[in-house]
Amino acid sequence: MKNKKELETLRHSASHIMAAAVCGLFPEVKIAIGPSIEDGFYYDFYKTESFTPEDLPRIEEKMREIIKANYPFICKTMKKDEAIKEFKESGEKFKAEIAEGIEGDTVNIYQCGAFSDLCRGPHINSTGEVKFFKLLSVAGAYWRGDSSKEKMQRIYGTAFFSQEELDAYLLQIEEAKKRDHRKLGKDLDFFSICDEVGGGLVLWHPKGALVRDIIERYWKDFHLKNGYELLSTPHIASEELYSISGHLQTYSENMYAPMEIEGKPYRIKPMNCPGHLMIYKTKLHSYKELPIRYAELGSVYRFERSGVLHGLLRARGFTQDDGHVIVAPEMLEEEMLKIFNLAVEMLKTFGFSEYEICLATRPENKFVGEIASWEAAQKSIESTLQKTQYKYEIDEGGGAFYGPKIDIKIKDSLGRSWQCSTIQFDFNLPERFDIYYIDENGKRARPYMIHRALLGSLERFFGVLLEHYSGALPLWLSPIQTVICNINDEQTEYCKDLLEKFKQNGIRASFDGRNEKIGHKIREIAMQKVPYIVVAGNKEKDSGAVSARARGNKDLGAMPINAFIEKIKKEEADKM
RNA sequence: GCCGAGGUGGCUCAGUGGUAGAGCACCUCCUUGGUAAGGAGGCGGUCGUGGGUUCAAUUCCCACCCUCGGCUCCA
Repeated sequence: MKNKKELETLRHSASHIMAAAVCGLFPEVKIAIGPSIEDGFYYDFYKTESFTPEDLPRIEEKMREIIKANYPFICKTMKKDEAIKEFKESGEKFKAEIAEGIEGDTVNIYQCGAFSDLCRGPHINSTGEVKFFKLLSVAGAYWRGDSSKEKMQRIYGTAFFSQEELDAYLLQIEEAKKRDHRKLGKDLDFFSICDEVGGGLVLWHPKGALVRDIIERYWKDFHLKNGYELLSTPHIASEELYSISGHLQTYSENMYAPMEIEGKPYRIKPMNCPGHLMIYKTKLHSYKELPIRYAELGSVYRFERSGVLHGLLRARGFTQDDGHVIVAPEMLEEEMLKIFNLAVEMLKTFGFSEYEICLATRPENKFVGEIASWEAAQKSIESTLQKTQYKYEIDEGGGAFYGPKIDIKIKDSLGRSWQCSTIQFDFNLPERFDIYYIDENGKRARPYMIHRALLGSLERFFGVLLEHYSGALPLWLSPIQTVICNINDEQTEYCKDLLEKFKQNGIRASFDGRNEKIGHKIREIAMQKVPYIVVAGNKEKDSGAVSARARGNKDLGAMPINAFIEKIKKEEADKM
């Protein structure tokens, strides 16, 4: 197994080979940049006509020629001025612009065969080392990611050190497509999004709404057990509120237009925090009450540009599992640790045990509060993280303008990571809302405030859950835990009694009494990913038993009714 | 928002300058069958919307809307 650095070098070199192939096939293109990325590489080209997917095999073919020729990668150091002059003369204005931005007097040019490119390197020794690669897709992009600048054509590809790794990756892409939560949502009849309601606005069907309700109940119970108080705040609020919070000034491009009610402008809620702070402000608070922990499954609406909507993962209306903790400065560290542990406990319950944890610190320029307070807060967050067993990275300057934060990304069963939990420190709102508590000396003191979401949003989390489990939700989250099937009409009454018994024991069950062959019913129910199928024919009826079959074709054989009920109840209790 | 690809019955998708087809689903009938599709018949679409070209447009052209893949952004 080669290390990450070597893989990046391989992929980066593959992007050069691709650029060489493209320049060979399309002499009119100008080249821009071609980095390695998490799963492969890309290269941006300037070309008036778009590439089509049909171009990819031609480019791959050309790449194979270059690889076969086994050109060495030769690094030449040039005077920067000369390089810029050369790029300008050959019309490579993007390369010239990149060179101009490089510090120092010299730049490196890497050459392989007839193709040369401004590049920091490093590269592999020769093109022949790239053996296992595939071009994946074409896409539009912009020079420097700015849509007012030139439109580029981006080609994505990937490369590995072995055919096995490449095949595994391509298989994973296929598997990810099959697991797409939008497809699963439709196939399993969980939710839909329709034009008449509008993009990014989710309709929850009975089964999806039931799963959501199971999640919500667990979540509420979990928070009540852990010292939180549940709140509920309105979906619209006077603009005045968002003027106090500052959202009107800093967040208005994500807010929906105002509506006028009795001459006063109102807005749809984009954030829950202002409402929570208004609740805090309705009375005086003693230091003895702190920390005060408020939580709400708060639905918010944010304007997202149409191009970015993506099923449940990026919607316009969504429900945050929001919480705000008001804490005295000296309690901050302890409370941060508590929240972190809650997040991990909850994520584990849902079956996510691998995380990427990130501490995002003060942005370079735009921020509120004193630098000294930021540093103190960051220090306390870091000390919190050090007390946990988890590794974390520091995202320098990645914090919000109002405070540093911890983000927890979860890794799903395909190794993809998703941002869910976030714990954010806030220097801004306590000031803006002028919230305070009365300290030991009877004086007003400014508390700290922490925003936290453990799941992120119910919509996104549900989408991630669906993809993680490929729709086969654990029993405790399955909207239908078992379907009872009869063989023929002789067992209909017996099956109805079973259904009643299951329901009385809190099992989410249904009865498929259709006049269909058992194989047909099994097939349909199995495709709906129901955890258990119970078959009751005359054999079972006569012996007071059920024949059970677990998801994944596992025949459990016949067992007494109560044995089956106990089995389900145990799995439910263990959150399996 | 920008670039690209698409919008055909509830779903998945064929197809065509002469106003449409399959499979699944649905309905009816036959079938009562022991672990991933029993059989027959039937209902169902002004082919995303609005213009244009044409004797004739679902098909060609233009605009718009929406979806998808990206860019950017984000819970």
